[in-house]
Amino acid sequence: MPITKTEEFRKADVKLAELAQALAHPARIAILRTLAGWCSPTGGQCVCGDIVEVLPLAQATVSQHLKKLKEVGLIDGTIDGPRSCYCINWETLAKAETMFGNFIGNLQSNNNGTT
Amino acid sequence: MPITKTEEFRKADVKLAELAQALAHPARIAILRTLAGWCSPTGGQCVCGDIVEVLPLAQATVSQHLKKLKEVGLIDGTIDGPRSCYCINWETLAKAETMFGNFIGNLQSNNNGTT
DNA sequence: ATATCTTATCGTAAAGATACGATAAAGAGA
DNA sequence: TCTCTTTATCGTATCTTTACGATAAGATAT
Repeated sequence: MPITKTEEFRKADVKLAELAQALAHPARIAILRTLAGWCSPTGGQCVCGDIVEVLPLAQATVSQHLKKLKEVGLIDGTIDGPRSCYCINWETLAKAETMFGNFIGNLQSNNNGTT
Repeated sequence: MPITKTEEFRKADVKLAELAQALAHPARIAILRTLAGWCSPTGGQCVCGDIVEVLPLAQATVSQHLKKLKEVGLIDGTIDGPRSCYCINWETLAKAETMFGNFIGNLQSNNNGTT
C-alpha cells in the first residue's frame, strides 16, 4: 500500500486488509486452489515449482506471489533438496475464514433493520 | 493491479480477487463498519461525508475509497441535495460472504486428509 | 444573483504491485 | 569436480494505489 497511514487505523482492520490484500490477485487465488488439490493436511507430497507450469506467468513472478502468500502465513514452504515445496497452512486459512465471516456478520447484525 | 495478465486467469478467480482488492485497505474496512452502524437495510438515514470525520484522511482521499467500494458494488450512493449519502449494498455483501466462504470451503474439502 | 456548503474530480507526488530476464545459490548426479 | 536442475533474489520497467491540495460542480440559503 503506497503512502498508507496504516498506524491510524484499528489493528483488526489492518489485519483484515492485509489478508484481503494477499487474496487480491487471481494468480494467488489460483495458487491456493492448486495447492489445495495437491497437499493434504496429513502431509502428502507438497508441491514445488509445478505451480509455475500451471500459471501463465514467469518463474520469477510466481516466486514473488508465493512469497506474498507466505508472508501472511497462508502457505508454508519447506526445502526438499534442490526444490522447495509449498503447502497450505490450514490453520491460517481457517482463521482467515473466521475473520471474514465475523467481519461481514458483524456488519449485518449491526443494523437495526427489519428486512 | 499493474501490468496484470487478468485475461489469462479464471473468471471466478478474477472476480474474487477484485472483491478482495476492494477490502484490501483499512480505510475501506472502516468505511463499511461505519456505514453498517448508520444505515439499516430498511432505509434509515444513510451517511454522507461524516465518514470523512471518522477517518484520518482528507476528504478527497475518502472520496476515492468510497468510489472504489461503489465500483465493486459493496456500497450504493445517492445524491441528497448538496450532499451525497452512502449505504451498504447488503446483497452484494452477502454475495461476497458466499464467495469467500465457498472458496475457502472448497479448498478445505479438496484435500484427502484424515486430520 | 451571490455567497456558502458539500462532494466529486483534477493534477500531482510518492510508494507499492506486477512482470520478466538475468543471475546467484544450493543440492543432485555424472 | 563439473554439470545440471531448481528456485530465490536482483535489477528494471511499467502501471496502480494512496494521499493531498486545489478546483469545479451542484444545491441551498440570503
